[in-house]
Amino acid sequence: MANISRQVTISQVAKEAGVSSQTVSRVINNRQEITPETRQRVQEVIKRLGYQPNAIARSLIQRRSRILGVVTSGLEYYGPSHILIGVEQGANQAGLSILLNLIHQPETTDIGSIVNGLVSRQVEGIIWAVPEIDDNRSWFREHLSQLPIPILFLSAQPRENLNVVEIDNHYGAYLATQHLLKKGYQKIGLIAGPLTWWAALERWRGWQDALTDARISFGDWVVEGNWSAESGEQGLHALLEKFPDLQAVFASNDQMALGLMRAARKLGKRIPEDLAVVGFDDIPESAFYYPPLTTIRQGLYELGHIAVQTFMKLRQAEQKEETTAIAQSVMLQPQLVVREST
Amino acid sequence: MANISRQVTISQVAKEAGVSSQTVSRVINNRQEITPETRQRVQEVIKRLGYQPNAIARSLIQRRSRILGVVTSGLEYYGPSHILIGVEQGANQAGLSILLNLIHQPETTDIGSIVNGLVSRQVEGIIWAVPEIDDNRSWFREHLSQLPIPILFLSAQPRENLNVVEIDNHYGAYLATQHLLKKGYQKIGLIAGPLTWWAALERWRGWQDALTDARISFGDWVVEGNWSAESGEQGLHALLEKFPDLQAVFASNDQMALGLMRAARKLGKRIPEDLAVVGFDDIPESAFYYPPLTTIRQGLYELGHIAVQTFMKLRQAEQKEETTAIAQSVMLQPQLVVREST
DNA sequence: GTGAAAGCGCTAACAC
DNA sequence: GTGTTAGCGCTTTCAC
Repeated sequence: MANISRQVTISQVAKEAGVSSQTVSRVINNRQEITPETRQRVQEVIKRLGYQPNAIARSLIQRRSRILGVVTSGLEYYGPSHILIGVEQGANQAGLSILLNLIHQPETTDIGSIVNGLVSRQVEGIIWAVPEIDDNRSWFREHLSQLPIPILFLSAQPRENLNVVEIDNHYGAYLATQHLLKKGYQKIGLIAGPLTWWAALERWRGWQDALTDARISFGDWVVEGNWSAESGEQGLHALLEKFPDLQAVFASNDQMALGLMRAARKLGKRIPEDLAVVGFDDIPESAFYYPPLTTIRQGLYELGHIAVQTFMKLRQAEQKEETTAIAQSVMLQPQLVVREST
Repeated sequence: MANISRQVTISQVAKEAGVSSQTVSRVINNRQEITPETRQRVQEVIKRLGYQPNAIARSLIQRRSRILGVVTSGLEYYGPSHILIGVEQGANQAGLSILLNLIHQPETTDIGSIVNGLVSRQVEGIIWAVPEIDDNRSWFREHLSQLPIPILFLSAQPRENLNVVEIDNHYGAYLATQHLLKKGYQKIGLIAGPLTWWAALERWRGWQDALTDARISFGDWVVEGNWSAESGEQGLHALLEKFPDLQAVFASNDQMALGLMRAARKLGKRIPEDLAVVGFDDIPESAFYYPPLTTIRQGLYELGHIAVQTFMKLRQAEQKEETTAIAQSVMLQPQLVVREST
């Protein structure tokens, strides 16, 4: 059937059907001003020749690519990959295709060339899902206002006039720490993610605020990890060295929690009796850790969906009024998942 | 600086620089037949106006989109996400952009509409990285020959006239089982992936062949899981019920191995003393499991790179001779990683 | 309801 | 070296 052939064009279809190419165009765009007979005849020829409209030619004249640029990083990890899935699904529903760019060194990559590459491909907008690390987004400060298309940031520090959609990391960490406090633990350490990361910093603040609100002085019961299980393992050793009477730890992600639980076990500590642990992410395996991990669940698919929806809003607003739309900002709340590690 | 503006076209640059648009075209394409002075002048105007060539217009006339379609599925999992990273990196190096399509139900999705969508967007080729499940690729049997662009299959059953790049799953499973045999275990069970999956079937065959080669009759020491840790847990129970004297298990992926180790521990079995375990994948966490997991490592980034390289070969071949190139087939060998679970 | 003409932004082919 | 002409495949505009 759908005979996909090499180079059937609209005018070939037109000739074959004995109509003008304009009429064919009307048929493939489902315009109403056409006799049923003509439509039928044209559709037959389309099917017979396996004609497929050339989306590139279409984009050129319509000045609309229906393509969304997505830039992300760390697709190996739970967060970014799940966000991408959500974004892709959302884009699909909105009739957009996705042009994907992966960044391998989020600290140092040349943002300009990536953004320009996407702009030159005429994407209608960019979803920037690269974690904010140090000042790796500085390029945007100078250039954002000159971009002809909207950019939406995920997992980034909210700023004025920026479109940001993100998980409330501060609240999630607050939840985790509060849970430990409610369980009666007082000496609660933190194994943080790299504090150059905005998200890690927010989680650090959440832990800190929960302790402050409970009138507990926390000193520097903090060790900085790098998100890996290994760094969680080392993190626990470092914490225990400074604070031998540690009762509980909040790890900034599940992998570090895994590593720290392993280290605890090696030291003969039982979990949660001797040491309670909370993670962050709720990766699927965490329910199968030993013991199953209490953690914070984020709505990452949802984040992706909302990102695309927000982009659609921006696009519509831009089309209507010629003025640039007001910056959108969305914050999603994570939730606590209690298991046996606390 | 790089003033990215809304709608600067080549002819605006030309007018501004007092040359023809052809000359500007020559400059942006780095042609040699241009006076240094002209080039300089044009480049200045380009920079000043923030001109960015319109890749869509370029694609239209050159009939070359420099876009590669990538279709994949299960990006939540280790394999697919790592393959995608490899593909993206490879594509980048080759100057190709990636149009990404994710499939959410690999068993039932309408392949035709996805492929036609990509073809209509004028992608130059498609990398099909959806796992082969049941006969979910049947669409291609009828339509492949009519496609105007090359398709490359990853993780698929090799067939004649098909471009396939894949990991040798049979060999990996053989390695794993052989390792257990060498360690002296004889009663070796298998927790397989869903046997509708080609890859799971191959691993099953590898396990079987290793046992056969060692002249061990294996009966049906097999339980079918669904790749999840939970199914590994249940799988062990099912195996032990049938074969209480089970000595070792090869799990078709690391997650199932994790689940089964958890189940073993609950039953009071020590690993590896009472039960040895080998997984498949070598996900980063498996070194931190309890105990660290012996497993099979696949070169997934490499797979992605090689896929793109293979595509480039196909494209070149197609350009030179007008005939379609001979089908390419590449098979990569995985390796054994020994840890403490055996 | 249908067709003819023009043009989206760019480059290939040929002049000079 | 540089400019002119034509046209990629499609849709928009305006006839009829």
